[in-house]
Amino acid sequence: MSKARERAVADVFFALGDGTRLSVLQKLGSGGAQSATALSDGAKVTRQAIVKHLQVLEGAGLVDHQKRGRAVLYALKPDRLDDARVFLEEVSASWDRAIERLRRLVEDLPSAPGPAKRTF
Amino acid sequence: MSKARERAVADVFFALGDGTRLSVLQKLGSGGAQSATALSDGAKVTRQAIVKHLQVLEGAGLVDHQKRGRAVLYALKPDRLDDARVFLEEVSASWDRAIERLRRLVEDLPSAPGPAKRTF
DNA sequence: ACGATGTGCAATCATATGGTTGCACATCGT
DNA sequence: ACGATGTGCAACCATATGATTGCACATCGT
Repeated sequence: MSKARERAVADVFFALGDGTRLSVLQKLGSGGAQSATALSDGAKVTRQAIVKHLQVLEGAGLVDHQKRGRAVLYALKPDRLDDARVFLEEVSASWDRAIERLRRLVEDLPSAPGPAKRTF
Repeated sequence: MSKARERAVADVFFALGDGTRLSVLQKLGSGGAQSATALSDGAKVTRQAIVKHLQVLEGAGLVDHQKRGRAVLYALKPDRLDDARVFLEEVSASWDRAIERLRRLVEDLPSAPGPAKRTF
């Protein structure tokens, strides 16, 4: 995997790794495009905090914005999320293979020659 | 989704949102269970830094450890990763639906009654 | 024109994060 | 027993992160 892509994926995961940002994303998913003020309505934090989170999300490519008069509407942008999803699926499959390899390594040597060095 | 589960998922994403931790996970996936010292071998950071990252990963449930003599071996633990993968798949599907709803909303009203308020 | 509403920007703050170093402790091989 | 190797712990540091507040600026409705 290219370094750039790895960085992009890490950015997406970083953006997802915060409870406030997760709930912002859920609001955007269920309520459609909304302004920072609207998003901060039920939230426990300030509008400014929400704005900062939206900037993080936008930096990760999960969201984009558009001016609409005096309001700024933020909307979901699924591309990068798909990237992250695919990444997780690949890693998951890779882990399954790794763990299967290990399982076989252990089971195929039930009475191996001596107390040999375990290749953990 | 329960608050606790949401928190757990956020923890997993947080753990994945760091380049060093991602490469640690990749080493564990391709090289099998390894000690912190082994993992810090080609790395740009200290063993102690790797240890801290391993603790984060273990806190998120992505890894577990096991003492083996004087060594401590860390290994992948796929359960929580699967949770995160499923979460992403659900969110992704949810976004697709939301965006499809929006698309229809726009296209089904090509010459709607007057310059009605756009429900962005 | 004017007040209400929505943003943007900057300063500030507490805490978390990522990283290092130094040293004590445990365990292995010989 | 003894040196080599692998861990664990604690202190410490610079920077990032999450959040707040105050105020200026833009835009809407009437």
